[in-house]
Amino acid sequence: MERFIQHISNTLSISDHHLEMVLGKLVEKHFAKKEHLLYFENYANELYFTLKGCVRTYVSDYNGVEHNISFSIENWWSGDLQSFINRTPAICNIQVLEDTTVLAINQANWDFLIKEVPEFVSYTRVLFRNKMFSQQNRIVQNLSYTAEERYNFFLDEYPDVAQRIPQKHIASYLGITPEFLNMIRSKRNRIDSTLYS
Amino acid sequence: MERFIQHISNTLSISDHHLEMVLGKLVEKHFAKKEHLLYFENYANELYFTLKGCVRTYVSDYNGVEHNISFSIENWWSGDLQSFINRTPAICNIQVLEDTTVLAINQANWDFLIKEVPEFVSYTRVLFRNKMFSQQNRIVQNLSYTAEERYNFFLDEYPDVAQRIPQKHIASYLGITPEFLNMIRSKRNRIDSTLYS
DNA sequence: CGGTCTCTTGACGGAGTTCAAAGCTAGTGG
DNA sequence: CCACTAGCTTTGAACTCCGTCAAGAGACCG
Repeated sequence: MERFIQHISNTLSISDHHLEMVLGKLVEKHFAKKEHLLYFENYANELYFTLKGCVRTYVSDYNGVEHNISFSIENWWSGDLQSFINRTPAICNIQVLEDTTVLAINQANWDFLIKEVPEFVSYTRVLFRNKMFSQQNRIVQNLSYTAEERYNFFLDEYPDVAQRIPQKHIASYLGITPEFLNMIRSKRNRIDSTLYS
Repeated sequence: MERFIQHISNTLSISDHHLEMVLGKLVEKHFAKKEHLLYFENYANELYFTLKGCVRTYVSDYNGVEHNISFSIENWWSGDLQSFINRTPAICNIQVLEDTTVLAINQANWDFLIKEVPEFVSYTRVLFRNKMFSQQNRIVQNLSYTAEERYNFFLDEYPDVAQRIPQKHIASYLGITPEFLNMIRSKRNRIDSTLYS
């Protein structure tokens, strides 16, 4: 909880009273490694702020192949926004990759905060905006760069994520197979080691 | 102008007085085919609502290859949001593919409307949200489907765009070369014609 | 008409996939 | 605390999808 207070205070200034209102609507929940927070075609009733642990959001294609859309570690939100906001069946699955603690907010509480707490409106506007920008950047990257370049960008941008999740999930996020990611990595290692010889 | 009134009224209900305020901040502008509305690294001072014509937003990669991010025909907004909102140099180029009429709004007017017209806040929230959703869907599609499938989706989703822009721009949007898109198309045609024989 | 831009076609090359097998690692139960 | 298993990583060969290059054919301007 302390972590979330820190986080929202860093984003914008909020009155103590309003902060209390927000905190009152968040519920701490625990999930064991591999548990699902949401399954495809269910309704997303909650969004989640990660306090400790790691969450992945993914879709399954018509061949049953999973594609990771995003990861959220500490201080990041996750959830199927499209389902949550439009009240439509989820297109995403959401799963925990480690034992994880989140703050959950349900739709009723969300709507309440949007109505009653102007800072919450600003806060979510910033969140959505940043999400939109990062999504556009990802689209551009997918169009402009090779898998190897995208992998390097990923390591630069999310070093703390890259260190704690299995390679196969990174591959899936990048849109390549684990085997090919491995080829990229072993090529990097060969080059790296020649730097020391 | 009539077209924009229609459009915003379809999205939400807005008081006549507030609608007048919005309209008063929009400036009609004309661009000849191939003209640029924005160049990379300039500052995006305006966003554009297309009244008539067709606008493409694209980036150039480090090899000078252009990648189309989006097209906007009648009733769609275009502009480099990231540059416009954060006051940072543009990462996109924006160009007109036909003789085009737009409604332009600059930053001062935008800020004014956000402050003074609550319906405008709601309107832009819906716009951004939908943009976010469509971007996420595009990311998912790029991860999950082959070029051929993506082309079929594009034809289904944007038939009116597909009909009026050059093939090479569609190829660029899909992340493939014009040559390969042509291969897909000629394969379709071969199959289509066998249906009649 | 002449020139530029776009579309088409084909041969070749490279990036990334598939499949299969083996080696690792980590969790689990006894 | 060890043994076992399941899942992850590594490797390699064959293959596919898609890119590159080059050259010709239309199509759209002035």
